[in-house]
Amino acid sequence: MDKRYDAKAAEAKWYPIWENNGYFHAEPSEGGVPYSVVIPPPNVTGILHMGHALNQTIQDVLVRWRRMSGFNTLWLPGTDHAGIATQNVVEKALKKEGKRRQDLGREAFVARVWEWKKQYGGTIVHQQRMLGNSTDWKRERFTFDEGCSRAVAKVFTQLYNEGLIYKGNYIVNWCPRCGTALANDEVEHEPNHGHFWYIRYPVVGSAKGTQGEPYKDYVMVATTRPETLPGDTAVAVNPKDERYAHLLGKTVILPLTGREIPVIADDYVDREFGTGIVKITPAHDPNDFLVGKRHNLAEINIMNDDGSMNELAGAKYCGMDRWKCREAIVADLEAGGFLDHIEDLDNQVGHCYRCHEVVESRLSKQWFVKMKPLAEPAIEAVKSGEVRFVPDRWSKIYFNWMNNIQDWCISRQLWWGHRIPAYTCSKCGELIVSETAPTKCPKCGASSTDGQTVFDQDPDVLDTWFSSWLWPFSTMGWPEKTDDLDFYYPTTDLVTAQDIIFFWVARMMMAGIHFMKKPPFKNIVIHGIVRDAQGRKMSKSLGNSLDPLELIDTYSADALRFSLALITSLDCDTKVDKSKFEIGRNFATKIWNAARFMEMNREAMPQEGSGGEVGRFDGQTVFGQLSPDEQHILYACDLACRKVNDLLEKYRIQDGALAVYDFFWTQICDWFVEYAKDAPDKPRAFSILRDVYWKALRLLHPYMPFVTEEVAHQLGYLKDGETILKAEFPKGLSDEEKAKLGLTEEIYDFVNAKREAITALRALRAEYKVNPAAFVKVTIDARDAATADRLRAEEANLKAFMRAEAVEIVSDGADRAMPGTLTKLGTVYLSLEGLIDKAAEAKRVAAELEKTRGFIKSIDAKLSNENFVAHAPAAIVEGQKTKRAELVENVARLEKLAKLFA
RNA sequence: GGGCUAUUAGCUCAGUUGGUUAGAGCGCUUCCUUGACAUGGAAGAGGUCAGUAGUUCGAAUCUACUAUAGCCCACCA
Repeated sequence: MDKRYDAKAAEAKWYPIWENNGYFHAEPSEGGVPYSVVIPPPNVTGILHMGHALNQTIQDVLVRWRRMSGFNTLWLPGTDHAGIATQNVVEKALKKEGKRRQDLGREAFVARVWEWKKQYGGTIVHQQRMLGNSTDWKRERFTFDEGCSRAVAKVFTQLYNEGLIYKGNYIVNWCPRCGTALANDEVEHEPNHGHFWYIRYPVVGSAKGTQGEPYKDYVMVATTRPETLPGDTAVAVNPKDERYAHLLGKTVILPLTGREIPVIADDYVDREFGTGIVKITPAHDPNDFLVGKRHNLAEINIMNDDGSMNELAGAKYCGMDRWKCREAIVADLEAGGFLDHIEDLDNQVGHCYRCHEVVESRLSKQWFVKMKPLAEPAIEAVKSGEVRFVPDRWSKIYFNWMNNIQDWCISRQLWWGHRIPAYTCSKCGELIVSETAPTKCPKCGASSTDGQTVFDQDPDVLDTWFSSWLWPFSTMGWPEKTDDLDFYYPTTDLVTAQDIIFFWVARMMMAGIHFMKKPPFKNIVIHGIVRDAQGRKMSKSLGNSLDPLELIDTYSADALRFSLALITSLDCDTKVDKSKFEIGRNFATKIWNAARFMEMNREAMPQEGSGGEVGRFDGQTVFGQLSPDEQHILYACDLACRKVNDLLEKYRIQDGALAVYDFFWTQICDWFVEYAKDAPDKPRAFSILRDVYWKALRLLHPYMPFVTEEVAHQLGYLKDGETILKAEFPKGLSDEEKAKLGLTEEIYDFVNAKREAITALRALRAEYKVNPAAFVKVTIDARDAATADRLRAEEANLKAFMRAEAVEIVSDGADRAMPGTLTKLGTVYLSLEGLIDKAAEAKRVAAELEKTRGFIKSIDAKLSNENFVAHAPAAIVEGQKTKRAELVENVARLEKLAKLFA
């Protein structure tokens, strides 16, 4: 084996082998227990970021673990066509050529986007391979591919026929830059330092004023959006507001237009806010729209698609950009004497989640999905426990949103996306919703084939999420009946970040239940967002993003995955900075070096046919009674296997990583490898080392797939053509196996206590500045003769670990004029032959005495408390008593020592 | 305005049904280049668990309030 682990070479080598040999491929026909996951499809325009890296590391850990555990495991990959995002990307490219999409025309533009997708759309799926994702690439899907498109058309048609899709003239959020409607949750509200303009609306019938004041009586209206003034069709006051009661029924003059508009009363108006008088612009404000509906007001849409003003805004403003128009209107109001004053105001302004343009509320004709009927069973599924959120607290947020759900605006004025399957008969005007283009009008009977009529398809496309919400079943072949759907639906786990619970998770729940009659997954695993070291969201504009590909280049994919797993917690966001990834890289190095150690000691391995009875390790049979250290490592290995399985079962990816890390590094490398170097029976020790190392490799594989595969082959655990991916994930040993090997908690504790003695001796060496290379004389005063005998059997081991020329083991409890440290196994003395710093030692002993006495005091307080004895469980009380006895014994020893050093 | 979450060592976080005098990694200090590994080894310092009041025999853990931070939802014109 090379001195250094070449991660790049290993990662480049293994991925294609895995993929090309179909190790990731899942087949329903192979039967067994299904475990399935669909990937949250990244945008086809996307490039891999830390969020993907975290999300997919979690999924791959779960998937590889399940696969190795014998489940028929499917992880289904794919990408999202990402309507607005993709269209924007291609439009930008066109702009560089000096063209707009309109110059190409719809068909050519869409063709161009497909062309773009073909050329660049594979970027992210190649980057996902760099991460090591074990996704079944043979099933890769795209939300806009033929099958998904068929599912979309079918779903739209069905919902329409069920009366759950309707078309209407409503206020929607409109992005002037993208030129499309947005759903409510696609609008991001951000704080804004703006102004509040106070405008006087003259009351009709009041007397003329002096110069510059055409009217004496005004109503004072405060607005943040003066440019919408030409669209006003009323001013409103609260019906209970006595200040303005006299105005009801009157009309006021809309400044700059001269139009008369009524003063109306509506509960919506807050008496306390502003002046208590609101201008009502039904076509440009969602609340005003509702007020307008209640009062039968006209709706005057004064804006064009691109955010410029139209002719209804008045000849002067027509064609002006909305911001220019704001300036112009404010100037004109001032010139006309209508502007009273301006105040600063902090409010919230909506921005497009895609391009960040300020969103306009605007009246337009759009398609909507009625959500309430779909939401109810989706709420029930989580309430009943059929579907579970991990961590559970997200269910509260889910309920909160689902209970207040609003209809979903699904039409988008884009060209890239699923065209709405709605057609209008040019002859009779009938609206026909149909999965495929109609040829005959169901109303007037006119046929398109003989030219009697033409069926015009709705120009709009559907919201991207309208295809994503079908992802768990459209990707498995729905609406066809398929084996995949039969076997893998519903999926087992859905793993995603918190930010798309509403966009995606909630809607998948609704679609799954409505169309498949079963929720699309059993567990919804929600993880946090990756943030920078200061806790800020990673973003391009802040320049604080870490590039996973760069990290893979520097530290390796295994390092990236392991470090992310180790530092991430499902309960909160993950803060990362570059240095964190050293953990994973260092760990890979450690694994490699431990492997090299075994490789270099190949001759120490038991030879074929050496035969034996006690235990079987990796097919090699060994002789003889296992030593305590050997039993300890086997016991620790068993604990680790159980722990990792248990933790992964609970989605505690981080704790699982820590458990493997600790077992590998502390138990195997720090202790057992050192033991093996001087083991009494080297073939047996190495045989055991080989066994636990192989188990550790498999425990680690879900986290670090590449280095584990590479090492497994280097060490000959696997032959060519085999893969660790399909190796069995270690479970715990059976009670029978444990009994046969003599693996007991007692022996485990004994070795831990022995290690404590070794550590204590090392501490003494460090404290007294003994040359690390020097061999010392050690005396251990065990508590009793039996323990002394036991320790004597460990003499060689103690000598090696303590770097001692002699280890004397006694149980006489005699005072020794040497520095000593108390451990569970008694007192460890280091012979310094006169070099003792009595004062320092006395101080140390005094400190320990004080600590121990304090401990005893706190236990006494408990034991003398009648309530404690009466209420606490017996085991706890007994434990306290045992502990106390030990402490008392220690105090006696310490007091003796203190006398010696006095 | 409503909801959720967090506050434990210098930093990032564990601490899952309340029960030894609170743990890990990184960082820091001291020592060590002995053939697996300096991307390493050994030892060590460092915390009155945000605050207050309660419940309890017993609280980092449960309750209330307070402070601070963050997130989500919501139409304050």
